[in-house]
Amino acid sequence: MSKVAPTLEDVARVAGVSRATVSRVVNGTRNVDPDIQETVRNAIEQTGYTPNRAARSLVTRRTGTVALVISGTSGGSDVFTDPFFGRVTAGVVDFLRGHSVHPVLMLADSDPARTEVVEFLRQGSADGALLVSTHPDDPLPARLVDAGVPSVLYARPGRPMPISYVDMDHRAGGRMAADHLVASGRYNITTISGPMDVLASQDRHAGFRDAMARHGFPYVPTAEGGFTAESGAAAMHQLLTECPDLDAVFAANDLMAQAAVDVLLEHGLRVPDAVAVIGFDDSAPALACRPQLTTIRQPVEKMAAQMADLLLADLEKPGQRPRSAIFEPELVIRASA
Amino acid sequence: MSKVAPTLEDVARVAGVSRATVSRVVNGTRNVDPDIQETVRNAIEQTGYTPNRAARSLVTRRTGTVALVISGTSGGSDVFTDPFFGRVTAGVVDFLRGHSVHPVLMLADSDPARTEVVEFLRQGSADGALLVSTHPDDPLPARLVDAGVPSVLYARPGRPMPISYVDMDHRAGGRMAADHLVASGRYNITTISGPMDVLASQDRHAGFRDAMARHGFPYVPTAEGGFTAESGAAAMHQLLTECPDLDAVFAANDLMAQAAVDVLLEHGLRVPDAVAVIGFDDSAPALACRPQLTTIRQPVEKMAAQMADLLLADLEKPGQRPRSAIFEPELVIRASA
DNA sequence: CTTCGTTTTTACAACGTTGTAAGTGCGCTC
DNA sequence: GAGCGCACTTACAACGTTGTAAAAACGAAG
Repeated sequence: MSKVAPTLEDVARVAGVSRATVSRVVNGTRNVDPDIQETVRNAIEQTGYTPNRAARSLVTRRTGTVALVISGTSGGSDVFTDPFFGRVTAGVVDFLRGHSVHPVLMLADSDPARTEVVEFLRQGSADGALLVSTHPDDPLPARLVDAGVPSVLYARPGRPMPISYVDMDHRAGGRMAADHLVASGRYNITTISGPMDVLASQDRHAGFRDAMARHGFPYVPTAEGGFTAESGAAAMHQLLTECPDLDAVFAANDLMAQAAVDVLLEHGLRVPDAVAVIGFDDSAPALACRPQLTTIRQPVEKMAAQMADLLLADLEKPGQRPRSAIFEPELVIRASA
Repeated sequence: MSKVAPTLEDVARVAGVSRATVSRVVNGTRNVDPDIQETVRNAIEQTGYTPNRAARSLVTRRTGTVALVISGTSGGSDVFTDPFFGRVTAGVVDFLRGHSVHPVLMLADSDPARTEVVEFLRQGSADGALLVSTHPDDPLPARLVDAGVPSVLYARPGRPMPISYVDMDHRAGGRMAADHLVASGRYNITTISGPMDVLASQDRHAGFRDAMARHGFPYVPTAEGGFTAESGAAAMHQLLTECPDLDAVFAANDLMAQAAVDVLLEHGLRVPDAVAVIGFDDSAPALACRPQLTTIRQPVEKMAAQMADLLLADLEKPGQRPRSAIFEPELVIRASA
């Protein structure tokens, strides 16, 4: 049972000055006599005063809070076991904490949930939105733009719209994988793609296939996965059936790559001796996997931080033109390829 | 550039009624003439009105937000790659979303950060706190209690204090592991404990050792780990040196168990043929590991949901006595033991 | 046709802050 | 010593909502 929170009024009474003076001391301290400042500070100390956030927000129209929205995922709440989202969260939290801004976590995996997100922001419960939207036909980005909510996307929007975003050159990543496999002398190269209704998957795949074609491999056996371990295992089985003499696999993320390795080993195929495997992302599973995965690094934490940075910049001076930041992937060579 | 948000006043003008009436329609709709209700609803629709959260909070003293605080971790922000925290987050988010309450994510890994958390809550930026505090000497729980902030802990507090919490019977979990290993005929049983300054680690270890003693094994070779893969690998190496003929390892979490398996395999020791390995938690790595881990399941998501439930109950009717909920572990038998 | 209850609506005072305009004191100039 | 800036402080009106007390509308009863 806490004592009622002290207010500016209370502090002012104790210090023997007016509310406005106390307010000026609490915020930017301009034009306040040093002696009085001292007195007021003591009074604040003594009363244990803390400014009330709601009252402050009401007049400043700022909350010091942004929404971190995971949108367009089908799967519900097991998103948080996916290392990707953990990394996004880490990057965002890490950046924001230096700016005394706090993220509110929201899942927008259904239409009512999306409406709730829009409402939340229109109510002014948060100053802006950081949106991790995987599916190009996700209506949320457009709805946020329409509502005039300052927002930044992770990954470019499905259709062009005036909104800032960070992204990576996924095609370049796919290309790197192809180059590396070809350079290491593989001939029967296959790939496990991500879900084809995700832009990043399309890009990784396109980059990979283009580079393969340039290397003289016009056709690449492909199985579509869903970015999960199970789907990766299933895809690997499928590839082994269709193409028993394969000697390399490029998987569109590490989770699937790891599952692929397991399936290969079960079939008595040694990695990388018999089959080279290359993953994507360079997240925890890449290191946990035996052999450790050669993979294409996506600097997720940096990108997430940049996303937060763009949003804060927009909040700082509103109405700027949308900005984008594209990051480069990096080939990380370990044991699997 | 969004048009200025419409206010109650605007809606009232359009509907030709007073603010208060509109307010009553928006909230609990008692004592409003159905015809007028209809008119007001249309006006709301037409103006695109959304209640302002700050103004509402100011008078109701509720924000519809709770803080989800990860406290006492040394490691900074790679917490989010630990499957445990992902599962906590998933459980919390999943429960809260059904109650239109949103979690604000906060890291309290330093003293200033802890102060910021307390300030945040005292400011009324959130209605209460969900605290995942691992170290028993973490000052945050006591500070929150002192500040009169409604809070619920994941894991019992280091020292008794009037605060609600959820926890698991970690001793029972340790016991189960011991029983299983002994029952399957192992003789040279060893263990990789969690960090000993964490209560859960102490309990798991104590339960394990007690049960071992009861089975006639008074001494169990032990190496202390830090719940990370690296520390697990190091601990496994240490055990192998001290005790080369070991035939079983109980690791205090799955991450370390997985690393232990890898080290064993590198040493040419087959799992479970030569050495049985049993983990703890039943999180993603347990399934990703080859062989899949036999482990002690901790129902993290359920516990996290319960934690949120307790907090919401306390917010609903404040001033109730603290409550606790203790969950039972479960032995999950897979391939590793 | 008045009077009384009931139901519905309205006006108004909070809630705790910020920002602005008006005030107070004080030292300076002429 | 009156007038004038300057530095600082104060009183007051927002901000958009909720809740309460007072007022209005409307039947029903006397």
